[in-house]
Amino acid sequence: MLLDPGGVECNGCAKEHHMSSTRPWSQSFSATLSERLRDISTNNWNQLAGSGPVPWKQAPSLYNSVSSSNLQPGVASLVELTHKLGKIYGNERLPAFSLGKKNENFPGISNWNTKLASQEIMLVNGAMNEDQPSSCLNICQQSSSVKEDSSPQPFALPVPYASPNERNGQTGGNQLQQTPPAPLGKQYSGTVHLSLDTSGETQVRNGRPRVDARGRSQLLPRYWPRCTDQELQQISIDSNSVITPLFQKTLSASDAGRIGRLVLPKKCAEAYFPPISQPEGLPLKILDAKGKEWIFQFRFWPNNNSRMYVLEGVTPCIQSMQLQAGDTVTFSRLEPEGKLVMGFRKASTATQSDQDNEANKTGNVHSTIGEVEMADPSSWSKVDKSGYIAKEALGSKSSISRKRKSSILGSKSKRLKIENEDLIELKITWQEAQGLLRPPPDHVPSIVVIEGFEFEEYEDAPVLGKPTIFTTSNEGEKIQWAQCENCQKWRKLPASAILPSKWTCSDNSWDPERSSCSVAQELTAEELENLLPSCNSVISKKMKATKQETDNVDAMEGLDTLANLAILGEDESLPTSTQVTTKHPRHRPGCSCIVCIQPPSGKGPKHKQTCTCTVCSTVKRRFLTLQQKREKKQTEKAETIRKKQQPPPPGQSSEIVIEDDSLPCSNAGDSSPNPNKDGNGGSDDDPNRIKSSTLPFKGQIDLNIQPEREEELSPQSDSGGMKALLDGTERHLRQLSILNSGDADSSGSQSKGVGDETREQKLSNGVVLGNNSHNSDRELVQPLTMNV
DNA sequence: GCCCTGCATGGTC
DNA sequence: AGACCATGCAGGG
Repeated sequence: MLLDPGGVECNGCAKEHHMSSTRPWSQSFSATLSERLRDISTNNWNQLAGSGPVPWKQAPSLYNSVSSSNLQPGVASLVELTHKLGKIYGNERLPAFSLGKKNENFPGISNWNTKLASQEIMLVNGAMNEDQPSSCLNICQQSSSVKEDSSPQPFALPVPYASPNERNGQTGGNQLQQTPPAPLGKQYSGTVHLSLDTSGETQVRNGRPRVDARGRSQLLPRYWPRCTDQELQQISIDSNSVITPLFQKTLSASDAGRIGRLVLPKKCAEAYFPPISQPEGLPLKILDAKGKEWIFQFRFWPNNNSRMYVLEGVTPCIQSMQLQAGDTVTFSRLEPEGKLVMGFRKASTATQSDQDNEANKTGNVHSTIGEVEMADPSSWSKVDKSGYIAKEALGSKSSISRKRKSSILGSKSKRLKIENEDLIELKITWQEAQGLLRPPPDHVPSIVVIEGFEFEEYEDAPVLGKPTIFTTSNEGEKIQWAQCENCQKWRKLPASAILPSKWTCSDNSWDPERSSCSVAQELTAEELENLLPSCNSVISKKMKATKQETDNVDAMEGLDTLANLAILGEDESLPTSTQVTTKHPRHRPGCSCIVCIQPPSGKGPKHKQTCTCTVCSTVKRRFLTLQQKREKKQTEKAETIRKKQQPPPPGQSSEIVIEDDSLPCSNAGDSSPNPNKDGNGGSDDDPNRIKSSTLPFKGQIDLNIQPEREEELSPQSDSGGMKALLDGTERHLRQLSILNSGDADSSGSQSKGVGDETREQKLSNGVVLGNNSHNSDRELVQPLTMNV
């Protein structure tokens, strides 16, 4: 056992020290601070730093015990300590906000601040800074001098210490007031780890400070915890604790592989995990909600004059959670217990809301509660090679066995996986997404010509509008109906009206008499009932008339991203202009999307009815799927609209999930669509089995997608999805442009020409291939209602 | 020959 | 250009 003050202690002695020390840290810190300091500064240091199993996460309780009654401000050693702290302040990170500010915001945690002369000092982590080759302390302090450091510090958000009422409203990262990267703010709001050695210099490892000030404030967005999982919230509620999302990590192939090493983001590891100075690191004890206790070895490798942090021995845990590459593990912390909560999200069809719902139904959770504390060496020694130990520690909670639906992502698709993760947060058809999109105000599209086709381009992101219903009055006037978000009454509006996503009667500037929720609805219940089916029937008729089905399923992946991004764009923390572009994606050489592999219309060999090429078989299979789903949808839509038309409540926009059974795209996220369900008897592995005779109709298909997307997430597929996304955006904007011109049926516009041309790529097998998704423009004039 | 460990490499941001 | 990190791979058991 390497000792911070230097030298080594034999393993047996170290264990003995630990075993003989029955006092929890909170109790040990019941000794006066002076005593503790003496302990720390003298020969007992090894017990603090060298014995290993120090529950560093119990820092709050340690501090409480110190601050409540045991501080002896007059102790000389303590004064010296504070002076040293003052010296090193210039080198180390300062607490992000002042004591005064903290108290103002969090009166309930005033005991976290203990004035000590001019500074507040808090001992944490049991002085477990292994980094220090000489006597050193991990000291968390709040200093009045810190007030100078009042610059905006995103990490200063005191999320974990919000009041219970505030916490109750937390359903996601944003509700947690986590303007990313807020999670780290927890670290600063409560504690600041200072390394203090006898020279007063900050500890340097691998040639540089262990944690530089900027590093903590620049956690990459990919590691921002997207939300506090519902199950974690449940844990929080159950334990009367505050859940503090720390960071998340999308599992790479290596992470999820058999090697059992989970690479930790450096900044996250250094910010939230115990400091380690030796590559061997520390064993961390972890408990999960099912009662299992896990121990991982938290360690690092020197790497390029830096460090690479890993958790070793994670394979059993990963397997237990049935996690695979592309899934996400989230690290949160329960306060004040200091327990680490390790939740997870599946990357595939099981969206967060899905899991939330399921968790709510069953009361079960898919989380791991981790006590980030040094594992007992004695128990650690009993751990098997993998570093795994399982004990029933929390009482058994059965967990839901959710079969993973997604495939393992390619090893090179790390960043794409992250985007895929974003994709699954919203299930919506592209038609529905189109119905919600609005062009940015006061934006005139520019016309570009791509491969002979003209496209309108918008530089800025579209915005989400409210789903409405378009009808024609008896006088032939085009009107639209919008439902108030508050009173659910339907109001008649001009067809040209573009509504925000959250629209209420008070926003009804077109009809002042009905600009209040108290005013009766213009429509009778019967009329309304007729209105809704009529909307559907209009669409149905159009579709029948043209016999052109649009493949919702395939474009969904991209468009749900669009919608998702647009929704996220409403979040102040995510500027929309940088999230979404309506630029038409130029297909690049080497692109393998279905458009690029398909010869342009009129060129190349024609496909025969019996053609079983990838394109044709995919087209056929999707049409079958779509047809079935559309039939189902149409029969349910009227009722569904009435029941579920309410827009999502504020603050939950990022977790919108459309019920699968109400959408024609419910299989889109299923990595293994049932071929039998499609009625074609084929399989995804061999789509060529599909016989052309099983395709009884012509249709219009968005080919600007990646057919493999359904079966396997891949970089190419993602690319295809994004193409569909962007194409869909553009199409809708163009459509809206027509709408705004006041003549949706105009045939003289450029857009119309584009649509006519692009939708007429016909295969000889009878399938009309709508290039670049520029089809069904007319249908899109009627935004579809989104069921939320 | 397999597995584990630790380091190196190279892609990405 | 530098940092980060996913992953390859050499060497040892």
